[in-house]
Amino acid sequence: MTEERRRAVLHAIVEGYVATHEPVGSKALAETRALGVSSATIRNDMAILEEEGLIAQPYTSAGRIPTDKGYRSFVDQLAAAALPEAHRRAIGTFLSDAVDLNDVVERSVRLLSQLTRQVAVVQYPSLRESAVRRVELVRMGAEHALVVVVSSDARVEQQSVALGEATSDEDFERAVREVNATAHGLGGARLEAALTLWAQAPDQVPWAGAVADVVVAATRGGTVERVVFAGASNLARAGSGLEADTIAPVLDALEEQVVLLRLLHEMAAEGDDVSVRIGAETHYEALSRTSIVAAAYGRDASSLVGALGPTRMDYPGTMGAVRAVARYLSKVVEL
Amino acid sequence: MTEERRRAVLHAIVEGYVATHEPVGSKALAETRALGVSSATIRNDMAILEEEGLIAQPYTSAGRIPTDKGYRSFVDQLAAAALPEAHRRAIGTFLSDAVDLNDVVERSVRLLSQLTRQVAVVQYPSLRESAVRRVELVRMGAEHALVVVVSSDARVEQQSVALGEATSDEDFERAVREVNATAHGLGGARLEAALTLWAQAPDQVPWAGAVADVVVAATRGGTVERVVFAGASNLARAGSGLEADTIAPVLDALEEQVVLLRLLHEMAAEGDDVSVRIGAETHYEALSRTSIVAAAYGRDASSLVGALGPTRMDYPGTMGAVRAVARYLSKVVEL
DNA sequence: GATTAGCACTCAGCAAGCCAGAGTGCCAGG
DNA sequence: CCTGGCACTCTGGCTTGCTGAGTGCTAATC
Repeated sequence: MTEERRRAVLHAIVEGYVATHEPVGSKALAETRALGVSSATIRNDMAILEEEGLIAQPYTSAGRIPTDKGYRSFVDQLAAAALPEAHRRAIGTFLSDAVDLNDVVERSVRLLSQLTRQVAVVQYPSLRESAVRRVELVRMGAEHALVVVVSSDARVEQQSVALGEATSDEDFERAVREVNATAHGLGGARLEAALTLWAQAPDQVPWAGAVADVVVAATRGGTVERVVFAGASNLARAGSGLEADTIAPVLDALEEQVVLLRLLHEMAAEGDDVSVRIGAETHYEALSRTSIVAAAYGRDASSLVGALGPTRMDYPGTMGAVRAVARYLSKVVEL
Repeated sequence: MTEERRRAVLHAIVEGYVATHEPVGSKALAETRALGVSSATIRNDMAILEEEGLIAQPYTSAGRIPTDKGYRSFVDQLAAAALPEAHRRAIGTFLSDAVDLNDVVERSVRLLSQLTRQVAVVQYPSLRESAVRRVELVRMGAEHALVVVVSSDARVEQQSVALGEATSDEDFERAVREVNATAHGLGGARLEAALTLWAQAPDQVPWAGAVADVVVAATRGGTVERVVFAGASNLARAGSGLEADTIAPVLDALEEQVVLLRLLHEMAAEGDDVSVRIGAETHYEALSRTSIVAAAYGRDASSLVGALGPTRMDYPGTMGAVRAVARYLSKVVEL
């Protein structure tokens, strides 16, 4: 079964390189790994693996390191790694006493970054369409008001609207009463219809339409387009294998969100349990030296958690941790 | 005025080192700077400056670089630098169409990081004690409820409380009605007294005390202990002058908040217009290679904006930008 | 046909040695 | 108090030579 041994060699190279961050040679492999063959045989295998583009030499007569394609092959063949019991417990205790959605997300991202020793990212969970519970309008200065919408699934959204011309206190109070009477308990198309009607009523305040828009938007479902991250220092920590000038673009991508969001969308579309992008597979220059491991969670598995680190990362461990956190998040978020 | 020239020499050394990131020698100084004296004289001055601990040689017979103390002396003698007109305009346009408090803070921190090319930090503004406008309770699962408090100054706070034993829908609705009736329009000590009374009423739901606490906390004034940052990639960008292993601890400090908050508190206490901590003056190991420039803003100047970067930073420029953003923020937040 | 042993070859990394240039400290004279 | 001059020091860059790890190939062996 020479084919099978070649896989084993690739496997060993990946693990060796991940562990030491140094090119691994045939001799060392023959000695430390119980492959049962001599270094010469391994050299032959290596030559073939190199032809297939799975490994490469950083320079002539150095050991081999895996290419992106090599990692890919390794990952595809990977059986899920069991999560250490200690980690499993940590997830439970760490997340169980979260106080609201923000808190859950915040804790998750911290936890995941600690478990994986990578940068963790969590996309805000998607939201069910909900009904209006209460609308508050609060004056801010002469020309603006803040619209606060509390919806039935305990979300709170706020946004300011311009009042345009001066509005009397009576009109203002009347608008608050009316919009609550109109919207209370409604959601979706019926809410929209009712509010449109209300806004068009004769003698209505001129900013009623703007308020209606905010209320409708606040109860709409869908994914909030936002990710939070934690553990950025893991990128810079010694032995991350990333040079100082590679990490700046990565930090930019994390802060800018948009690149990251697009990538997460793509990965979500793949629909695997845990999905992995390796190096250039991310299709973003800034991330071409990093890999990202992500798993979906929540209603319809529509949001993502992930870990991002150097291509030379511990894939089995990271995938295990990401999967576990995703599962836990699903439980918490779906109730 | 030999004393005065020595100041000028220090000044020149700081500027030279900031610009080139290389030790600056007496000859180069005599040639490029119009100091009107020869390099030998400058050498004598340098010897004295070195004795005073203001400059140092990285190794024998290299040029000099400023010490923390040298930067300090430089900064203390600094006249405020005028802010480029383009920047001034940018602040106006960039911040003017912010939509709510979060948005203001978010935009400010981005803007400041761009202006200074450093990591910008903004502490959330302090809040006036406010009155209750509306309290909402939303059931979440069987055992928890979310308390949402909208206060008169348009703040919205939310927190979940445990219900303990099962509560009937009637009791729940009654509690909502009562708490609103009790708390509406009240703030401070009177609010606290009223709610305490309400929570202790006979036949009251067991979680009334918890709700009361949340409501009181939500309207209390004071500074929200939270900072946001942006521009972390500036730390890693080429030429920042920070090594890869110095930046990891800095990123940690930024994410952990607590170190940063303590430092900002200390700086706020100094009460200067713009306050600067240089290198070891931060008293934190993690930040010993960085400086932080901060200015207070908002009511009672109780919150801070700042920029954090390598000790070798452009102090005049950074101080100008920080001051300008702080002023603008004050305007926006105080209305 | 697959595996192994042996051998010649390549090349990074390190140490040593050398040189040039920048910078210094000090001294004597203006 | 300033300046010119001089001897001295040290880094950084360059070359050179060596060692050891690792390779590819071929011929012999299972």
